[in-house]
Amino acid sequence: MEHTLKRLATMQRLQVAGLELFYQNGYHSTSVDDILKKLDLSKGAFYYHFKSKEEFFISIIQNLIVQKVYSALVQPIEGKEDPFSIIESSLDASLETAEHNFFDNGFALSNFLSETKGKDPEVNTYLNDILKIWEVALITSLQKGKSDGYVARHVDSDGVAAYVISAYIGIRLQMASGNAKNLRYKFIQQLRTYFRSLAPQPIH
Amino acid sequence: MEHTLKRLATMQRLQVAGLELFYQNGYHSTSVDDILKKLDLSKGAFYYHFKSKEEFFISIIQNLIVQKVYSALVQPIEGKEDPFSIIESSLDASLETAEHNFFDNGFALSNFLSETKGKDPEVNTYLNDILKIWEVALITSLQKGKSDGYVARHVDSDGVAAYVISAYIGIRLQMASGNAKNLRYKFIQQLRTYFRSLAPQPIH
DNA sequence: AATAAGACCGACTAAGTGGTCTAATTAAGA
DNA sequence: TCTTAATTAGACCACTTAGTCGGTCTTATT
Repeated sequence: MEHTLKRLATMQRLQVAGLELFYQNGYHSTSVDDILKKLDLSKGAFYYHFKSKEEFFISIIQNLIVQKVYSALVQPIEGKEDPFSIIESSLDASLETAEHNFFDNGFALSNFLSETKGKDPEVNTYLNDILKIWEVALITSLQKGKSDGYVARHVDSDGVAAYVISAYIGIRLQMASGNAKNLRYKFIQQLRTYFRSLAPQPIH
Repeated sequence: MEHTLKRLATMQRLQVAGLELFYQNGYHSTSVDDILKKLDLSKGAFYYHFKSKEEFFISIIQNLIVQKVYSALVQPIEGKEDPFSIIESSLDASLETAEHNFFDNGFALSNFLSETKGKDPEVNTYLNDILKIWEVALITSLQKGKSDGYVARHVDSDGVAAYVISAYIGIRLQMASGNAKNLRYKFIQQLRTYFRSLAPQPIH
């Protein structure tokens, strides 16, 4: 019982440290030893809890990344009305933590996606699943918004979702290379313009 | 004289093969030996022409990637009128080659940007410079569009450029993970909607 | 044909890599 | 306290990596 607790604690420490290093230096450029050195642990400890580096990475994706994306991008929009303003504020909040917390891991997702593209198809699948979850939440929200009169009927919800996701991935990637604050401001401004054009137009 | 020609030919072969493999498998996951095996060349040849793997990569960026971005995304919009339609068609054309030519290398840029983010800051700088070139071209085109009556006066050209770049980076990154055709269609549709809202509104 | 420089070969090194294994340590239950 | 199992240490293995270096081949010049 207590054993189990200790086990989980150690696993968690490894995962958190692993995510941080993977995010900073990339999955392939981070060695298992790098992670262990950071925590003053040994090879034995690592391979006692995880059976390979890849399985370890997948466990990080499923435990930490899923949760971060869900709590930052999915949950805030679920069931809410007025999709455009709620999506906008969830993205803005997410970008804000990214802006201030340099190693925030908030959207390590896009980095990992590009890194595991050709190689590691299994890992890539898990990452894409997370994107899918977000996409579905966006589409659902937009569809509901049509019934509630917040979104124009002619709007292609799938298209809007794909576009929002693309733009967000792109901005996060650019923010990683500096001048985050400025980019965030521009991004939100343009997103707002774009959304405004998708709202039902007043009759005139 | 003839020597120089042979030298350049070999260097070019190495760079082309290198870009293809780097793009497919990532920079860090591609070994110099992988590239050499593909061309039936030896270590000696490689290090005779390039003094390190990193310098080799930079030469690829400056010779091949710059040129591709320039010819696909910068040149088509330079000096033209009607920025929105010309930008749209340049992006669509670029996505089309990406869609049909699986290893098109067209925008390896975004992959490399994310891979060299934390590590390889020097390489990252060169990549960002290319983005800057594109950004400037977009902004210039939009500004000119205002004078010519294609773009509404109140539009923030910087913001639009940043947003377009973000969306394009994001879509390219997603296209790398499959169903490219569908994504391309959605992307262009939404881009058009967005652009429409930035055009001068007819008086009514 | 002789020479010299340009271009290339490939064995080798040193520093990692993921992963295994045995032994030591720690903690739990009797 | 003694035993047993959970956990960690760290030496070790086979393999890969970027980069070196003395030697060989090719080509142009004389």
